[in-house]
Amino acid sequence: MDAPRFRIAPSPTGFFHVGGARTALYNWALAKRLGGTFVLRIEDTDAERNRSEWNQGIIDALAWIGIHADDPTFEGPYFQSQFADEHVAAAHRLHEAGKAYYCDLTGEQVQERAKAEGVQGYGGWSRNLGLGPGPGRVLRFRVPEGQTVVRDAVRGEVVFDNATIEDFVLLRGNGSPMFLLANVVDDITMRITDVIRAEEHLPNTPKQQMLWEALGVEPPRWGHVPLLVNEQRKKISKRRDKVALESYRDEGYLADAMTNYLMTLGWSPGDVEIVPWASVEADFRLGDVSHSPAFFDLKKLAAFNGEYIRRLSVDEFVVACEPWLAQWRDTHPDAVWDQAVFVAIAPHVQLRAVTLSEAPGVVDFLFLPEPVLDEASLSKALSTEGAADVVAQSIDAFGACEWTTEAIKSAFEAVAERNGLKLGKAQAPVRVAVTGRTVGPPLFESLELLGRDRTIERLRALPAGVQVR
RNA sequence: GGCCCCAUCGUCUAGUGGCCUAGGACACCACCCUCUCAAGGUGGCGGCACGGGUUCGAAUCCCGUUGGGGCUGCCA
Repeated sequence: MDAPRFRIAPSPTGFFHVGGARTALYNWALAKRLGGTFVLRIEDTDAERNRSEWNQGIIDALAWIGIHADDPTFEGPYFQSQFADEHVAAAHRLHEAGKAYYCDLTGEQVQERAKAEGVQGYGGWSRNLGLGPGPGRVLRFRVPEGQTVVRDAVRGEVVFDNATIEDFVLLRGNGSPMFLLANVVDDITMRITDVIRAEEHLPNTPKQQMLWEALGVEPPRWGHVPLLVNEQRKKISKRRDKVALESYRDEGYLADAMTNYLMTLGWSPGDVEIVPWASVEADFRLGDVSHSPAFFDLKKLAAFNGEYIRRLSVDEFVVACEPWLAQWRDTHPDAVWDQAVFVAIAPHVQLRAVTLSEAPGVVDFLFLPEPVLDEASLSKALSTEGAADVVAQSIDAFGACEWTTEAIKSAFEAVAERNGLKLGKAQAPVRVAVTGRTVGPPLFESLELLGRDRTIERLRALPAGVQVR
């Protein structure tokens, strides 16, 4: 048997859809394991939108999830409009063979007539008129009698009664090819053997299969994978849902976490769901894919991402954070960056991060001349019993102790005890004064990194701006 | 409306006639740990849509009902 050829056929929408990403991953895993080919064909009959510069985003997005254009398994990208002549030629062959016919009814006329005769859609009125081509005339496919059986690798056999399928349009009145035809002709031209795509295409599959057969080619193996839906259980859409793969990349989701999560939507890797791509590639089977729609759950994605972040080495984590740190530096010219300080605090950030983009926001106080004080948490932390005393005494204690995490901690423990407070309670006002927030990385490590002078300076600066009881 | 698909905890899933008193993960709750927040640990809550069959036995097979979704363009 020849090596299988898979394909994905995204349309150029300006971003790459997460649903498309999952389908791409399914195709990629199969192509890899089977030693086949993964073909990327960007589909729009509009030549303008088929320009490569419009679609670099798709290439980049695929590369992000591990599908690299320079991999030998990868072929393309192709652009549908490159093959426009072939689409038209195929349509003409169908006409010559009597498998398609011209129709001079406009869309409006079809609607009127259907209404008048009480039928659904196009009634095949021009079927036997023997019309030739002409301006405004569309070429329609002559749907044969009988049944069309789609053999689907995910769902088994799906039977369609051809009587329920109307004679669909192949060529528009202006002679340009319709998507359905272009799609089939391209698949044939590119010798595609396996069409794995989302379930929304299942109802159109019998039409395509009939086209393959009419064109004298054996149809491909089909596989329709379940839809990705939102909390309303509707197909995720650009309008209402965050569907751009790029937006997740930009927010600091790890590609490995994203690919792993996407694969689990409709498929289960086995006992553990956090698995390396190599095992996905080895284990993924279309026959194991679920039949029902899957909810794209941000919370679970976040959990996957946190897990993947924690599995990074500290060095890897630091490198991974860099784009967001660089962006933060650019927007905070008054900050004095110290890479060694970030590296030192990084393990604590890593343990807490859900996405990489959060990193700057939790370490900013170490590099800014002054912490960004949140008024609400400030007044809350300082209004507690003994807060003012704790702050005042800390200034003295910190001025006298050795400047290591351990020494700072013991010095502060003494202050807390003197005020009859638990450490957790006592640290709150100091934390807010120094970091600007009530939550963040461990306090004493942070203070050590900040330095004695700046710590004391921030504690002293406190009472001036706020009401301290 | 017509055609098609689907139906296990809130969510993603395991389950392919007896291993099911239905397993795991996320979320949620509680407790432990703890300098905040996390992370980690332990435990808990929670499901086979319904009704008929078939069978010694059904989450698993069949039929129906209900519910959800998709498709139904001279869009892609």
